[in-house]
Amino acid sequence: MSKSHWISDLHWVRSTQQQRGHKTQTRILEAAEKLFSKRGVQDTSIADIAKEAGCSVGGVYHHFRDKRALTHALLKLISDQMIAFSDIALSPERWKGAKIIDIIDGLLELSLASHEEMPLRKQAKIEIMREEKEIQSHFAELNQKIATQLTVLFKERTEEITHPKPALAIQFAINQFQAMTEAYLMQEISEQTNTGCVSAEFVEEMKRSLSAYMGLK
Amino acid sequence: MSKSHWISDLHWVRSTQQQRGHKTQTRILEAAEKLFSKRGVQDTSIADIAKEAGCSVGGVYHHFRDKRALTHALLKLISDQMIAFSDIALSPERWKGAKIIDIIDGLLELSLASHEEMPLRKQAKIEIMREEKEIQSHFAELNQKIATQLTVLFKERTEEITHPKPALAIQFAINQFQAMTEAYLMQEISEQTNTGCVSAEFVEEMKRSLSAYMGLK
DNA sequence: ATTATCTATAGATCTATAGATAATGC
DNA sequence: ATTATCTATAGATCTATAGATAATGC
Repeated sequence: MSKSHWISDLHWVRSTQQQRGHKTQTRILEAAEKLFSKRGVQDTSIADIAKEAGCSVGGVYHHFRDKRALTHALLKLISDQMIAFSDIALSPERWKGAKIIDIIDGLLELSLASHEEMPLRKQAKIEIMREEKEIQSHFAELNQKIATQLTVLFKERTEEITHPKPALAIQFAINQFQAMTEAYLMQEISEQTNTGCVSAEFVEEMKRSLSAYMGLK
Repeated sequence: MSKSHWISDLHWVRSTQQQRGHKTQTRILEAAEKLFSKRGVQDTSIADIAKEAGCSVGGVYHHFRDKRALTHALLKLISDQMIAFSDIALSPERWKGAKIIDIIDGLLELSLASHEEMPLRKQAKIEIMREEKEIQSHFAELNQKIATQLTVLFKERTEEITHPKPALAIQFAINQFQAMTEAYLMQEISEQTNTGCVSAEFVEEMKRSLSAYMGLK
């Protein structure tokens, strides 16, 4: 059970002894995710969470020492999911024999599908990140790790790239991939800036763009 | 003096009658921009702003009916600057005789330079946007307007584009331009995720990428 | 005479705790 | 006997106002 530096003993979560308690804890976390993603952390009071979870304020404090502990617990859930996702999705074995364009295509599909599954999660993450500098750097490190894994996959396929500076091209292409996917998902979430791109169209144009930029054979 | 729908009489700003008052009002707005951009709106109390501006809490309330009025006043400053910027930067006359790639190059330089001038402004805007849905849609509309102006410039130059669907290419390229520039500036602000791209390098690769994607002659 | 500023504080809201009651499972 | 839950509330923090004082400029 590895504990990151930002999950200190200062913010514990009670370990449940009864089924009833475990279920309540889960309900509280789900309620927090829902409300945080909708209104942000600060605009959500413990009373709101208790109400949504169907328990009392005291009940929340039985399970989580304070609001910060609850926030960190939810954060850990999200962080662990991201790590699991990237370890599966970016393992070199998974992409054995694949071309760069296949990897891009596959990752886009995976990212969009993963977002469909838990549409609140991304927004909840963003809201929680706002709370503390330490959390921000934790996710910055995580993104860096993911970028590095992706770099490895692309570097193994350097001979496909005709861009004059392949290393720079890989770095820029990955930034582009992350920024564009992020922007697309954010637009999906808000649904107000509908730029009209449907999912399949977005995937097509992303592939075309990255392929053209790197100059893939 | 055009008033957008989100600046109603409900949130007034006192019109100053004395030089002294005008200066204080400006100092309060500057203090708010600084503190909002650093800690966010909710983590900044009126007392914090008063202290930073060198006046009292009552002083702040003399100039702005409530915190919301102050926030909206700052918002209007930022919004007006954006409109002025886009009207100058995106006017068809400015780019008479220019190629698409020249426009991209010029706009990137302008955007980066504008950010250098007021490095807090972008972050302050983001923090203020978080406060109200109405403000978010206001800026969504503004971005839409800017995207439309840019679309006009590109559409006039459709014959440069060899992408099979020029209209789609223009739309996607503009999204890409906005998302990547946004991401680059955000990275400049936080300074922690230093992906190592310096300004000149970023501009070069952006031009290469958009040019390759649209298939510019 | 009007405008601008200050100090002190009422009122609202939220977090976190204390102390009591109910449910679980050895 | 322990774990889980509830209700009621103390304590902290912040917004906004009231009422007094100081500065400005006609």
